[in-house]
Amino acid sequence: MPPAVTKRARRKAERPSEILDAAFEEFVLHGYAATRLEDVATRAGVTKGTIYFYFDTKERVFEEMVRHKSQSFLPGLKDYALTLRGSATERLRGLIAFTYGHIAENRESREILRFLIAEGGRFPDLVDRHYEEFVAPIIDQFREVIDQGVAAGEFRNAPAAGFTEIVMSPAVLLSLWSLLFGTRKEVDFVAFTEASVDLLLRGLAKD
Amino acid sequence: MPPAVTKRARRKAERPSEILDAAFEEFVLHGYAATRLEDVATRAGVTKGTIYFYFDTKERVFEEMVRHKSQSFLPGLKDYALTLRGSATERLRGLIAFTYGHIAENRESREILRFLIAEGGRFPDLVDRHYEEFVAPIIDQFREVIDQGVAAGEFRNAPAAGFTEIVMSPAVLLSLWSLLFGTRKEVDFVAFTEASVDLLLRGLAKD
Amino acid sequence: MPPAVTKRARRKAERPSEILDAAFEEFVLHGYAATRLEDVATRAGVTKGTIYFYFDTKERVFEEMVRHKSQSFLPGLKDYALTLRGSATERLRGLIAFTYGHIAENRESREILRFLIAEGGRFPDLVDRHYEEFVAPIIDQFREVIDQGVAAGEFRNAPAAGFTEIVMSPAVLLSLWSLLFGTRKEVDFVAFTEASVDLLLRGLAKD
Amino acid sequence: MPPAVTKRARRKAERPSEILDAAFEEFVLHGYAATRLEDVATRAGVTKGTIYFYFDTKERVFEEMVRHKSQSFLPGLKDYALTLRGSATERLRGLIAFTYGHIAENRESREILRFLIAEGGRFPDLVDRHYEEFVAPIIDQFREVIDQGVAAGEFRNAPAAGFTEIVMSPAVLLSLWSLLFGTRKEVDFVAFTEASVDLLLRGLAKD
DNA sequence: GATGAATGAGAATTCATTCAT
DNA sequence: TATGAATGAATTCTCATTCAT
Repeated sequence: MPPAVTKRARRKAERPSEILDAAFEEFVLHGYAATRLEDVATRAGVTKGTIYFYFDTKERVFEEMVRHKSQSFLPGLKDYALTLRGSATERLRGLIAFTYGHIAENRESREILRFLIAEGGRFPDLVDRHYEEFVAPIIDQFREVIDQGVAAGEFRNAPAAGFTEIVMSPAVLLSLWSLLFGTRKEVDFVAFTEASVDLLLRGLAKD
Repeated sequence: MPPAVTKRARRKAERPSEILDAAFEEFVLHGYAATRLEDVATRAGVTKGTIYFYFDTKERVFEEMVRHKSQSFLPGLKDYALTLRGSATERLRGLIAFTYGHIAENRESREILRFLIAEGGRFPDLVDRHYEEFVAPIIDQFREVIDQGVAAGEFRNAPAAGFTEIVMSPAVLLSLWSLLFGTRKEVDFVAFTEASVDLLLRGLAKD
Repeated sequence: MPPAVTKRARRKAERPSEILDAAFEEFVLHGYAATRLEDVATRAGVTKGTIYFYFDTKERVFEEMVRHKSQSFLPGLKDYALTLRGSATERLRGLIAFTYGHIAENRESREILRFLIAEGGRFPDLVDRHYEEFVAPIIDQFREVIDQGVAAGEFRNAPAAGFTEIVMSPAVLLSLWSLLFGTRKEVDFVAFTEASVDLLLRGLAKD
Repeated sequence: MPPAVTKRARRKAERPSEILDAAFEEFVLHGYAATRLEDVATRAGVTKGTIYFYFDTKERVFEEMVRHKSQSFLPGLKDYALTLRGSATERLRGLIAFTYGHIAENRESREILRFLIAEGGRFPDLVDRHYEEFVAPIIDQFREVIDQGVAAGEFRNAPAAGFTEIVMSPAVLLSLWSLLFGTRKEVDFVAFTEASVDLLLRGLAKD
């Protein structure tokens, strides 16, 4: 018989992630340097000492938090990509819709971007790891579809095919826009995405 | 005889801008919170007290620094726009080349963007002012050319014409790329710009 | 077995009052503004940080210190008043002796007066609270005895009966004298009190 | 012909006293330590440097200010005393009325008292000088009249005759009251003085 | 495991004082 | 005489980190 997982034990197992969730909120609110671990602890419902039981330093808390919050996108993308059917154009359109939705509208994703930009100088490893685990796979996914489209004669062999990042740039812009202006300057996300897709597909199209 | 500008007076007049230049470098190096005004002072060749003679608080130093460093682009853009000749396509190409060069390659411009992303929550007025004085005029400049191209029948009336920001998004991506990876992942700026221009102009072109 | 009060716990419970005692001495020595919390800490045998663990600001330390040091007189007065016997004259004499002894000779009481005079502008609430908790009850105590004396026909209904504060004024003068001249100009406290009592009682006496 | 005193020269001669007047107001407002010489300068319509031209240090400014503001009472008292006529009782009553009016109601006199209490520890010479020049002469004036009253058989040889300060104590109390409570607890000055005089004269009277 | 009292290095800010002009 | 830019010592307050319980 497996040992009963008591509530206490369960909570214990969840502590680190509760702390990281709380840390995320506080770091979002105040930035890395201005965040007090004391506030993180309070928000997580523990005390300062407990944080130090799980994490060595404030830097470590920050790093782990970024990792913790970065893990949600990738699996979803891969699964989604497998469901794509139809022409390269249709598949690219699907990919864009999915990715834009995540990059531009997902709050956590957006704030992680802010952290990386703001504190990247202090945490270069974090940035590089993020690139490997998050950015590169997305780019690869796009590149694959585009290459297939070129091979299939749907897309012209545009120079942009060698800079797949360009395809993601409107989403990044949207994300930045949101980081900068919050709710002060709202953008019509759907219309913006539509316009971007239209421009990109026309730009890639043969003829 | 013109009144002799004494060495002391000359230095005095330059002090604030010397301090702001030093502040820029320190803020780039360490970020807002981790920058010590003492280091700014040392870099500027003065003492802490002198900074406080010219600026009330560290926040003020930061704000003034951002303003100080933001003033270089606009006049150049307007002047350049006046020299543009040829078709809307040619003019748009020129505008993109000029703007991308500034946004993506100019170090100060790029670091200002980092400051706004990182500290925008603390300085929303700064962000909004930056939008008014810096972002909006650029967008307007692009919109004007695109509208003319549409009116002249060179460009189709793409939905992207209503979201001129999209045209700038590859430049913003480049800028961010540089902020994130510094010299660790270099991008061929010229080729990237070429690819973007190609994609955009094809995307906008009639037919 | 009673729960052992550990050394640590005991010390912890006493910390705030140890800090306030130390603060009192330092504030007496240098005044509010010129007192360094660092010195208070050293005197209390702790470090700066500890003070801030218990008190938010220097102002708070000052306020709490005044409260802490103001609490000793009142209970004694009430108890003492209950032991008074004899004619109103005798009881008034007893009250005066007791009160003068406290106001004029008690060092803490005297220095609190100095603090209130010196820093009252910055801490009006402190002054008002002191009045309610300290001054008013004393005045009431005197008023009661005087009124009884008037009712009993021992005292004439002098206008001073309506300004009981007058009865305390020699004690306040003594207190001030001590604050101003310290040991440089000693006053014979007993003789002074005797003279005051003599003057007051003669002034109040019927006929 | 005497040299015309130009406005500039006249102003120059008045500078130190203008500075001391301004210093008085600032010291009243903030206390010694919290007063900024910069604010004194602004109030006096000069700059910081000018203050240092006339006074060596902030301490000197404070000391000179106290002297400057202490000089107004004495001559008036002596002149007034010379006009007193009638019985010792009448003369004492007159003296009390005059002195109380000054001590208790004169703002400058009252604030000087506050300065001496608050900063006496730092400026003992100032306190002693104030005693010699201000307090002692007043006491002497009272003692003279009281002694004359005793000699003339109007007053009994009360022990209080040896502590003339007692006679001034109600005035000091009033002054302190005002320092502590400002306008928050007003006292009927005339009635209070009447009650004090009544009590004192009855206390001193023969029979 | 968890707590929270205690530490102490560190940073922003203030302001009396100086001195070149 | 007067100015005001510049200095730098001093002080409050913060907070990551430690560790006895």
